[in-house]
Amino acid sequence: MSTLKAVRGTRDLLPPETELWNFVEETARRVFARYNFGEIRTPIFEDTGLFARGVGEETDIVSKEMYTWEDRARAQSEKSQSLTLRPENTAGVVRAYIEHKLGETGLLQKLYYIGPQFRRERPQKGRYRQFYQIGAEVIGPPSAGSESPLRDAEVLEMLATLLDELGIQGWKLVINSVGSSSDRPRYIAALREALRDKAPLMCVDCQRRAETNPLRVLDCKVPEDQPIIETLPKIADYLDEDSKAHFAAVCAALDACGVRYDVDPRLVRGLDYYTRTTFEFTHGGLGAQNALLGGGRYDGLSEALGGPKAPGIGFAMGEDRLILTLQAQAAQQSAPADAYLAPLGEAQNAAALGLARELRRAGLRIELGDGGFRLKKSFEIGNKLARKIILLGEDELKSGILTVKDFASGEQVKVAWAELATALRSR
RNA sequence: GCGGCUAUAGUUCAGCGGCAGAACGCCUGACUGUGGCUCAGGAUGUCGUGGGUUCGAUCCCCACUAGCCGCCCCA
Repeated sequence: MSTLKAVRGTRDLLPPETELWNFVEETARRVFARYNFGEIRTPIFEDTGLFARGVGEETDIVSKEMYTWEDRARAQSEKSQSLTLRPENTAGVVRAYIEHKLGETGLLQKLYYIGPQFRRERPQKGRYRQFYQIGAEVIGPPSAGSESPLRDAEVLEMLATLLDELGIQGWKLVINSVGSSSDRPRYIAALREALRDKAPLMCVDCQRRAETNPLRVLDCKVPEDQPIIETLPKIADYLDEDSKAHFAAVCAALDACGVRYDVDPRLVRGLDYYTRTTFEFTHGGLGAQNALLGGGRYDGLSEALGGPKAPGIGFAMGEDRLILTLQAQAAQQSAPADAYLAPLGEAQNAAALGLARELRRAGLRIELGDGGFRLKKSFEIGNKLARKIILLGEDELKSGILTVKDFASGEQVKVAWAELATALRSR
């Protein structure tokens, strides 16, 4: 087979679907702007070390899902460098924060990004190797208030607004606290301890998780395991006073602004850098891939990357899945053009292009036909693509009076050339 | 990375070890300056790729590739 195809896990986005993508991205930009976020665009590839240190060496993302290659040295003096297509964008944003010394502004940095990310996973519906994320980060020095639970609540409230404005119905917000960077290891140790006795009674996956990633045991969906999971230590009991107060304040702020949520003590996130608040917005109807977006606080990430203390909170939204959800909710239809301009006879083609130019410059969406088409064909195509059809034949060209027919009503009128744009605008 | 299901026309899908099918869509005409409705006619194609079994394979077998579902993991 010699025909070329998009490589596995990648795909082309075509009209009219791309209209939906633009709608989602425009809506996100509009909402983010109201919260005074600015856009950041980081490179699509970075030094491999950034992800190893930022995301976590032992995570699946880093250990087996990255597109990594050795960028060859081109000169004796140049060293080769391991590069990686970004599997997520938070590490890149924090790298940029450090590199440009944004902390020195003393202000909170509120940055959003929209763009492709890459993970070498088994493709599935809503899960691709090149996928798109919309995300944002609030990060800054502690003096700027970056640790405040108000920031957590504000981000969550913004997301609730965004999903509403996107028209997503029936989303759910689940939140939890995984504690500070010292709480977490203490809790994991306690969990391992408890699992030494309990794990053998559980499903095979849990027996494995107990060894490799004990937090994931909490996520197990096997019904028989649920009673056992209930008996395991709860993260809430291992939070220090600061973390407890922080989480309570986040909840209180959400209550105050009327954003509904569920606390799920079993919500744990996979990436190493998360501390304290973690959250997920889910939606039914996505099958096992039910998370629309997820995120959390990462108070130690900047320092882990060699930067200054810069606590932050952020999220990443899976745009592919969001689009799926929107498509399931409403059949999309592409907006028709304002008019289909049909030259009658090839002799009228040149004049038609001139007229189309005028109308387009007046802001109208015009589909230009071809004088080589039979009139019947022009009508058929016009009816598919536009609200109205404009006939430009020999007579019209001579008289300057054009024929315009409305497809919906069937009404046909004569319109002077100069008044055409106005006539088309009023429907 | 693992397991399962699937792959036939532009699309959605039937089908059968012996000439490749339907619906929708598309093209042509009835209707040389009027669409939708109707009618008549037409073309749809490497039956995913490669190999094997067979007189003969789109069909059976194997491998590969891709999609989907689940797992792992995660947005």
